[in-house]
Amino acid sequence: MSKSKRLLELMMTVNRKRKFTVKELAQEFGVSTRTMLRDLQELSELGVPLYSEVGPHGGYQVLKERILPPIAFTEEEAVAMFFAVHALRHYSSLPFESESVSALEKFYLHMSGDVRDRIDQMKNRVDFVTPTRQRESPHLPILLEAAVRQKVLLIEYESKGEGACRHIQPIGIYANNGLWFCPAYCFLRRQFRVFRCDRIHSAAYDEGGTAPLDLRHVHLGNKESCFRTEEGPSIRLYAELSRQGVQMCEAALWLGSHLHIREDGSGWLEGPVPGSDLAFYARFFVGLGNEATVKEPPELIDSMKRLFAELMAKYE
Amino acid sequence: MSKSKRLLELMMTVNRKRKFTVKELAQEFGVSTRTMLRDLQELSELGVPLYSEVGPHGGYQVLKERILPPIAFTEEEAVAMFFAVHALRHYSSLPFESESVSALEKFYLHMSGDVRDRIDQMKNRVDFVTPTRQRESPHLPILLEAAVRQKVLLIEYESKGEGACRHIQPIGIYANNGLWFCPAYCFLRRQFRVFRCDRIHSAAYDEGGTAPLDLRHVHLGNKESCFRTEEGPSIRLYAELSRQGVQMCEAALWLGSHLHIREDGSGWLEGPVPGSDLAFYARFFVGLGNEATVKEPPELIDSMKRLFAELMAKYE
DNA sequence: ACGTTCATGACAAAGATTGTCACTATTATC
DNA sequence: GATAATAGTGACAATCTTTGTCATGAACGT
Repeated sequence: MSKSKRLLELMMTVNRKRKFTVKELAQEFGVSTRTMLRDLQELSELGVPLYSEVGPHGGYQVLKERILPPIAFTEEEAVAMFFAVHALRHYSSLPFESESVSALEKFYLHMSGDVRDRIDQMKNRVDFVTPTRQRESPHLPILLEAAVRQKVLLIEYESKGEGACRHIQPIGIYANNGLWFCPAYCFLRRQFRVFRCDRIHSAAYDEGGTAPLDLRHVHLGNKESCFRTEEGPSIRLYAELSRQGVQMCEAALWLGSHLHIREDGSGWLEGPVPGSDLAFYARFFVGLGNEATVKEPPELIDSMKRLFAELMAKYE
Repeated sequence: MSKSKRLLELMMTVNRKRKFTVKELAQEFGVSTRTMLRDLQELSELGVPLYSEVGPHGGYQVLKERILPPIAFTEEEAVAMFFAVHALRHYSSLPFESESVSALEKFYLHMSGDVRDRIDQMKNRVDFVTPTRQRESPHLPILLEAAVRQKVLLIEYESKGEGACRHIQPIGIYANNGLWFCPAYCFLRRQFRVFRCDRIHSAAYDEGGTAPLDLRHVHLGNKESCFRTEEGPSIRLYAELSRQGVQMCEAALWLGSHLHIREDGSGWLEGPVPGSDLAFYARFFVGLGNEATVKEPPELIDSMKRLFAELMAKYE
């Protein structure tokens, strides 16, 4: 094998094993230890952050920086990656230690000139917007780690304006619309609940010995099944929508599959909804004003009327 | 310079210049053409997709794939990049030809084992959610290109349920909450307008000769200044909010800086709003129900009362 | 027909690489 | 304190690679 190829393979090998001895690698590559030492030194000069310690149990180590071996990206791919990472700048809090910024700089600097030109041209013309929120979520890393390592946390949570301590076992974290959420098992309520991370005022591993549940199979992709159990009996909903009503409902994501659209742009809402949510739906349909006409269930219409009455009274 | 180093530099050089001749590079690197040929062949064997053509105006070319030279990323950076790109999967339409997916695969495959393990552990525990929309936006690439190249487009736009043709000059595109928007100058209205990309049914470069404006200085970062001109006279708004009202308003981003929060969790909305938007605000406050109490302006209260009356009539 | 360009082969000189050996230094462990 | 494991350095000759030069061919546009 030529030296150049050996060096490239070596680069990947040392990144795979984090720790190794000269002898070990020398045998693996079929060269003498002297040569391997020379190769390692050359790698070091090429920018791989190697660190060595002598003595028994010593050896070589790659420091936390790791070389990403040469990857063939198409221009489109590189550009897409750039903007994906660029979008992270909208988040005031991230579960990764805000190092994504430096990653982007490195990525950008290593791009060839014309890709860089292309990115520059597009920089202010494409964006993945996420609303920037004022409140920060400082505990994302520990929440994430607890989810990965199946640990119980003791958190201080602001709920309805009051603080309270709870034991929770996170199953993950996700960002939505600029806010971070943490679905978790709540040992207080004995239920799965979603917590807003910016309302978590403190978080620490529970030392009290609350036994963690085995939630390895529960993750963001299938958490819905755990939440579904709490729903009450469902009631059939039916409402007519004007064209503008359809557009307004399109923005409301939780309606999901209940929305049906006709050829002419108008549409209707139809489907089962949990009875416990009636108050919520009442408020929603009141907000739609004339663009929606609720036909069923009658309870919902009553609920809406009550709301009108209260509001009328308030503003008279 | 040693051969290994030369090869690495050569890798970057051929990526910078897309097209080059052997002689040219040989001179640049101070070696004979024979050596350069041998180097290029070796590069080819190492995976750089080189392609050559003989004859005058021939020469070497790098195919669209380009090698990203080795970059030193920290583990955190690599993970952050992964999840950033991973988040793009929520978009049913992208201005890049959906190649981001393959980029992610390559990236993932080239990671060293333990980073890959770390990603695997976190894969279902972290997410940047974007609501998936049913309607696609197939014209993103041409909108983006028109923005970059300062071209006028002729589009077919669905507005209030009806289709209509318009000449527009895009200043960029952005995704928000799963939908793509295109702020652009509209030659029909002689104003800057924001278009929803999934309502653009067709888009093509204008052949009619509408002269493009010089909008090079206008981009996503400063477009607000162009839109501001159309606002009507502004009216002072003031509304009291209960604790729950505050939380509901936090979700409404366009309120922005108008929202003020008290120690106890309740709060108030205060600030100038464009008079033309009164109908919109009326509907919004009706939707907040008892959690908000509008104090000013009286026009808004009137507007809300009218809305109540209409709705009462409808459901009686 | 000519010039440009890639492509390949041969070969000897120059240069880089390699293995071996001898030696030093550090440090954990017994 | 001895021992073994480990990195690190220097020297040197054998060997292998790399390099430049030259010759030759093939494709292709002008």
